[in-house]
Parts: sequence; C-alpha cells; structure tokens
Amino acid sequence: MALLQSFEGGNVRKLRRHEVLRAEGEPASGFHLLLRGWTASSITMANGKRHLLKVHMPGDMLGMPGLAVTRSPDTIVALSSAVVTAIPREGIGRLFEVAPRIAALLFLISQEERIMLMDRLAMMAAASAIERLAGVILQLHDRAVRNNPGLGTTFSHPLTQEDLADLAGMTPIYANKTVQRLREEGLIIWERGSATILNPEALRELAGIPARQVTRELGWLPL
Amino acid sequence: MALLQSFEGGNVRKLRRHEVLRAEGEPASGFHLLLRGWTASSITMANGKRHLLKVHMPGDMLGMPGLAVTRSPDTIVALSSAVVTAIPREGIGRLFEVAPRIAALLFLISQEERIMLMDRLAMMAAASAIERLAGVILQLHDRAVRNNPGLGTTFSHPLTQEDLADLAGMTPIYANKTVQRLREEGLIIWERGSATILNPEALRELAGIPARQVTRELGWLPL
DNA sequence: CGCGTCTTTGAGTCGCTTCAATGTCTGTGG
DNA sequence: CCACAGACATTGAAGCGACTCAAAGACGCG
Repeated sequence: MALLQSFEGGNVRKLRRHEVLRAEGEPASGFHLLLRGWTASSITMANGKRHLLKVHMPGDMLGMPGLAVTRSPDTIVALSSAVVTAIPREGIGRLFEVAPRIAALLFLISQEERIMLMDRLAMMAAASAIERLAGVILQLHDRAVRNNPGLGTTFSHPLTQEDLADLAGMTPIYANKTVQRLREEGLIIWERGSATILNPEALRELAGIPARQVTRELGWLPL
Repeated sequence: MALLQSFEGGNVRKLRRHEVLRAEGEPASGFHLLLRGWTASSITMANGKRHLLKVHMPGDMLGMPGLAVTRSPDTIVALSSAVVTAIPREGIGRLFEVAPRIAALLFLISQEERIMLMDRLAMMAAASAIERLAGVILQLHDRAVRNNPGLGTTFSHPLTQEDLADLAGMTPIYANKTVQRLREEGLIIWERGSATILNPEALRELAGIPARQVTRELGWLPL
C-alpha cells in the first residue's frame, strides 16, 4: 500500500457525503486508494434500480476493475465524507516490472474480491430477504474486523437503511421490516451510525455461506 | 495460454457430464485450463439452493479465485463432456517473475471477470425474472462470440432449462415460462443444444446492462 | 420400444413490492 | 436555546410476481 502511494503524485481528493468520485460510463485511466471514510461502488440499471455492489473501507482500492475496460463499469460514491488518492495505471505497470511479489499479491487480492462477489452473487440469486440481509451485515462486520483487528462485535458505519436495502437487493420498506425481524430474534442491533452482531454463529448459519479463510502459504510467489 | 500450458505436466483430465472437477470446501493448490466442452462454477448454500456463478467455455481458466483461499470456494462441474488440464500455482508464481507482461494481462483478465460478476450481481439483485434471463442468455452469446469471432446469432450449448434457471436465479418451472415469454416476444429461439438471438438490441435493452468494451490501449503495461 | 431425462401446463400460495401516511431524529438558523 | 425543515425510520393495507405442488407430455438414448 505504501508502495502504491509512492506512485501517486500527491493527488489527494476530499469527498463530501453523496459526492460521486467516478460515474458509470465515464472514461477512467486509473484507480483510487481510499484513505478515510466509506465509499461504495454501484450500478444503476436501465430499469432505474440501483444496486450497491460493495462498500469500501479505508485501505481499499477503488475502481480497479475499470482498468480492463474503456468506460467505468460502476459509479463510486461517498457514503460519508471521505479522502481518496488517485493512482495512475502506469503505477500498476511499473509494479509488475519492479516488484513481482507485490504484483502477485495484488493479483491474489483481486481473486479475493472475486470470491466476495461470488458469495454475494449466490446470496442475491438464491436466498430469501432475511438471509440476504444477514449475509450483508455479516460481510460488513467481517471486513470491518479485517481492517481493524481487535474490533469486537460492534462496528460503526455511515449506512442508512436505504443503503442497506440497496446492498441486500430489496425495498427500503422491506429492509426495515427485515431488520426488525433480525432484532426480534436477538441476532443483531442496528442503529444509526453503528451495529452489533449479537449472535455471530446463528447469523452466519442464516446467511448460508461459510467464512472464507485466506491462504497463508505463499511460498510459490516470487520473492 | 500456450505459455500457461508449458507449465503443466501433461496433466490432462477428461470429465463426463455432471462429473465434479473440484467441490466446495476441498483444498486446492492450483487451477485448471478448459480445453474442450463446457463446465460451470457453482455455490450451494446452506438452505440447499444451488446457484451457477459462471459457465466456462474452452480457453477459460477454472478455479483461479481458489488460489487466494485455503478451501475451494466453488464447485466446478462439467456441463458436457469436457477436457481440462491442471496448472499448479507454482506456474503462476514463475509467470510473475519471468513474464511480467503476461502476468499483467492475467491481472487484467481477472478484472474483466470481476466486471462480469458485478454485472451479474446487479442483475440478480435488482432485475425481474425476464430481465435476468435476457441478461444471462445475452452474456452466454457474447462470450461464445468472443471465443469464436465470426459466430453469428446462433450458438450451440449443452444447457438444460434447469441450468438456465440456476444461472438466472429462479425455479426451473418459472424459467420455462419465462423462456416462452421471450420466445413469444420474438427475442430468442431456445432449444435443446442451441439458441439464437433474434433481436439483440431489444434483448440488451431488456437486460438493462450495457455492453462492456475491453481496453485496447495497453502501453502502460510492461513489455 | 420403453425408460429416464427434460419440458410443459395449471392451480393455489406466499414473499416481497407498492402506495400512502405517520412518527422520529439531526442539524441549522433565528 | 428553541423552532423548524429535511432526511430518515416505521407502520399498515392491497396487489402482484415468483414459488410450490402436482401431473402430463415430449424428446432422445440404449
């Protein structure tokens, strides 16, 4: 990450909540690193419905898939006030030349991202509303913990219930009713600004997708 | 692709239809290259429902995301009789050392895969059954064309309507009814073994996600 | 020719959406 | 410090899209 930042040109940008960093269809020739705050990647369909693909937390790389296509496939929007730094694609090119191990790690991170998308895809396509919502909240917590080891079962977030609905693929009204069901069953606490996982095991079983464990054995990577 | 094959040890394997190459949860220390036939990647959830994440066609790399985790996240199953060749992860490691440009191209392919998953995710979460099915069939055709430029609007496939249902996230019964709606509206022909896109524009508009164009400008990659 | 796989059809039910309205919080200006 | 406005959360009722259950037809393979 520090190495990546060394390729930037001090190109830091501050975003206010709801401000768009990059819209679908715009040409894009690089990606961004999220330094502070939360952002999200979304796709708006021809039928007008919006879906939040992923929520980004500090340390995440934004807009990487856009490197492969001429026009940005997704819209990147700030969920809270946020700070990002732009990284030109030439930085990635250099990385593959001078730091093959880092490049390979970046490759592995992309595979992890694929797995997260695969899990979300399976859930959205084959799970009920309450299962989907359980999965979404669980994934948020998992990622909050990963970015901040030592975090307990409570994490803070800037999400509205409408954001949650767009993440879980349902109506805000039904998201509200489903949150209440999860509350009544003693699985979570959900309030403005923060959430708590009360029963991680039950929640994960409800979500229906197992926790993934990242490979630690990396001897096959270049040095 | 030829370079990748040079890393294999003649480790070719033939699969019969419905045979599983690699099941969810199994440890896996490499990936595969599909030489002939079609396979698919699927996830089965705790509630028992199966979802087909992606259909693979000859030339596709199978099980790449598994490199990042200790246990295979998905099940790879043959949709027709198929031939694959195993590629150990050490091959990938070497690639990043000796062929940075190829490694970078592999990285870009992973980003394309991410975009395909993002599109599918948005569709499954935010589109109606007929829109989802239109999108699925369109993506199959797009990929068939990409693997075989010069192909017209008809492509052959080994998919049953149940496979189609698992791809589009719906019941086989409803998939059947939805296929018939698409037929009645003159958008497609769907029969055992082959399919034809009758009205690509209308189908794409129905699907609600624009066609993506791959970057041709690759000057920023290492040589 | 017959059996298994796949496709098609119909009826009843339920999960989720839509529409409409009320209640509650948060920040901001007077 | 209070009043107000806008954003967000909550509630209820009606409607529809997709599922479930059940059964019959068609295809293709041995």
